[in-house]
Parts: sequence; structure tokens; C-alpha cells
Amino acid sequence: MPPTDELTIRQREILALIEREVAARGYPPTRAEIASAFGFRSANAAEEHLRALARKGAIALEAGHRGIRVLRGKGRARSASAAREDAGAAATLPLVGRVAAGAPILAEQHVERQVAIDPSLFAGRADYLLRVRGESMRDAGILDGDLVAVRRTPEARDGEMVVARIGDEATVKRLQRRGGQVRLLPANPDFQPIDVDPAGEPLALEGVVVGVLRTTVGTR
Amino acid sequence: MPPTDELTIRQREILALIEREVAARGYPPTRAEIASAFGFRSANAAEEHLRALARKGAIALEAGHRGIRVLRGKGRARSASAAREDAGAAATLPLVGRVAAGAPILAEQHVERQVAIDPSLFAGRADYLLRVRGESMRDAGILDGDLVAVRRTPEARDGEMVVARIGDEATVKRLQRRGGQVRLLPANPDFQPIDVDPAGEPLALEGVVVGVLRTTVGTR
DNA sequence: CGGCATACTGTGTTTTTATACAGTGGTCGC
DNA sequence: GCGACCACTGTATAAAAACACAGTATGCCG
Repeated sequence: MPPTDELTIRQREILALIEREVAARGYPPTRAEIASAFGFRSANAAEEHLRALARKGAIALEAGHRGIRVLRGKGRARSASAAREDAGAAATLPLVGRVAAGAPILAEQHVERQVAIDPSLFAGRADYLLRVRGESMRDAGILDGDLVAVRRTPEARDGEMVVARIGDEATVKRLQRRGGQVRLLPANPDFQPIDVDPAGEPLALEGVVVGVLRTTVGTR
Repeated sequence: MPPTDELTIRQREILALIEREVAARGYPPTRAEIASAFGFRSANAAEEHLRALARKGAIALEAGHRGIRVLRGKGRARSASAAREDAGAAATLPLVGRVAAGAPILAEQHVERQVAIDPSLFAGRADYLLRVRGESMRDAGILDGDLVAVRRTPEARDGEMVVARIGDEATVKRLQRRGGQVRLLPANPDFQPIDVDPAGEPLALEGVVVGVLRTTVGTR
């Protein structure tokens, strides 16, 4: 089955509604709102349409409330952000260097430069680049000095590689959720996993890693 | 009190964040997301900033989750799209997939797509991207499916990572020159070095590797 | 000095939302 | 006339999110 499926009439209507709502209000509708807009008596009807749209690549469903992202505006009018997304050409991502105490990761003083890079490389989902220090993710193919492309989101699933902040330092690790416990796993036997203390300092998830970029100088 | 009040610095920062999130994702952040973006430990800090912004007419707060509507975008000096605008003409590199028998590596049938990428990342010295198959360079942080940025040159020094062609297949290996002998070394103990037979088929050096690019999907 | 605004922490409580599960009926292809 | 999708209804539940209240610290204005 091709990744780009034809949408049914109903699905196009749903997609068009989402686009209209985003354009008009600045945020997507909930399942209940979609259902009531179409007169469905069950929000589940909307849920299933959304899944179909996601399966066919028209939207992306992200964890959390109203986590609908329009990928291909086929429904009707194209939203500004959708148009921007596939303008392709000249998108830039901020390159974040070392992250200092307290300040948010995208604070201006952290941004070293803007790097022009095709956003579609990372499925349009990268928000910034972060320079990685150390060898803790060596076996996942992330070496000292590499840049990781990060998508900003506080949501991450088990097994995903994440940028987490523990106290002052931002760190890249693989997320392990087991029951209620959260663990940050390095990809290098020389390093220890970090157990996140649910009582102490909470885990600040800065985003998930969606790509890696390395510039090789000489023989490194 | 006039309906249009001056915003504080913090309030402008919050507004800027909201605008960025809406532009990037298509929906506004939650209180918790705002708090975590700024390092607040309490979502209530975000709540109060939002109320202040609403009181001053910069945003409207609507009932329901993520009901933030931006009314006056005062938050940011430069929007992401504005930054994108003046990034100027990003150069594109051809992405070469599998390289087939005989034909030159940049032959049209090999070029999968053009990828916009800041040429200065690779010191302006990359000519194309090549998709790497297999695990032979694993310990050099190059995994199956990664793209390597390649500079076209027949010259390469001892120890440099090169794209070489042996018969049909293009391969990425580390170059070892010892005396008059040339060897291609994998970076994975499971693979054997390749001795280049000076009498037989000559080594075709397609270029040197100047970068690596990986797009991580899910948990790979 | 007192009052007020900003900028937070910390701890709830109540809604809203997403999402799972169990069904029904229609249509199309074979 | 059976299996597959599509398009729904209806119920239930857990988690996310909004939002209220009680505090603390700091700076500014008069």
C-alpha cells in the first residue's frame, strides 16, 4: 500500500474542517468538536476519521490534547503553516550550543547560529539543533560534537531518544518507561543509566531526537 | 487603564513562545508546556502570565484546552519565518541512493531527490549525499540508512573516510595507505578490510566523506 | 513604611479530552 | 453471501489540562 492514499469524501471534509479551525482560531478542534460540527453523536466517529487521515499521511496525531498537525492540506484552503512547511527551500533551524543553568533551551544566548536545512529531511518536525557533548550515546551512532535535530515536545514514548534536562545540563538519552518509573539509558556500557527520581527534581523533557548531523573534519 | 497596556519583558517572552509554537505545530502550548519551556516549576506561573496577557489584550483566553488565541503579535522581534526568509538561497545537494553497475555516481537515475542544506555546515565542500547501506562503518558512527555528505575528489589522505567504487558497488571505508599498498578499512570488527589489488581493477575514489546525516524515525 | 504589581512555588479539584472497546448497518468486490 | 472497509452509535476510563487558592520574595511608588 502506498504511503499516500486517496482520501474519502468524508475524510476530505474532516481535513478541511481542521484546516479551517486552525486558520480561524489558531488551534485544532477536539474530537468532540469535530463530531458536533458534523452532527456525529459519538466522538469516536471523529477519532476514527482522524486515524484514517493519519494513516494516509494527511495529518500527524501527536500525544496530548488537540495534537493534530496538518501535513498535507488536501482538504481545501491551505493553512499558513502548512504552506510554510512545504515551501521547502530555505527553512532554518537554530543551533543551540551548551545549555546553561536554568534558562530555557531556546533562550537567545544559547543560539549559536541559524542553519539552513531542508525541514522535510526530518519530516518537518525538527525545531532546533543541539550540539552533543560526550560519548554516552556512542553506540547509537551519536559521537562527541555531533548535532542532533530535536523536535520540541514534552511527550515521548518508551524507547525514544530524548533531550532531557536534569538540573543545569541538557542530556541526550534513550527514554525507558517501566510502570511509573522513568529511566534515561545511555548507549554506551561505560555510562550508567539515570533513574529519574519521581519525588525529587522532575524530568524536564526538552524534546525528542529526530535526526543526527555530523561534520567530519579530517580523519576523526 | 487603557485597554492596550505595555507588556513586561517576561510577558513578551511568553507571547513570543506562544507564537512560535502556533507557527511550528499548529496549536498553542498548554500551561504546563509554557512552564517547562521557561523552567517554571508551577504551571500556575504560566496561568498568571496568560491572564496578564489577556487582560492587556495581547491574547484571548477561550474555554477549553489550549484555548489561546493570539490577538496582537508583539512578542517577537523576528519570527521563525522571517529568519527563514533571509537565510537566502540555501544550496541543494543531490541525494544519491543505490549506485548501480557501471554508471557514474551522479548519473541522473541515481539521484533520488535534491536536499536543501546549508553548504557551510560541511565547510562548503560537500558535493552530494549518499545513502549508506550496511553496518560496516558502525563504530565510526555511520549506521545503516545514514546519509553521508561527500566531496568529490580523487585525492585522499591516509586515514580519511572515502567513498570508493569497487566494481559495481560504492562503499564507504577508511583509507589506509601503507607504502605503495592501499587498504579499505571498515569500522566494525565483523567486517574484513579490503586490500586493493594494484594489478587488477584499480581503486576508483569517488570522494571523501565530509559529514553524516541521519533521520531518526521512532526508536531506531 | 505600606500598598501594590510582578513573578514565582506548591497543592489541590474539576473538566475536558483522548482513546479503548463493543456494537450496528451499508456498500463493494468476488 | 462472505469478508473488507467505511461510517457511525454508545459507554467507559485514564490522563491531561485548566484553574482555584494559599503562600513567598522583590521592587517600585508615594
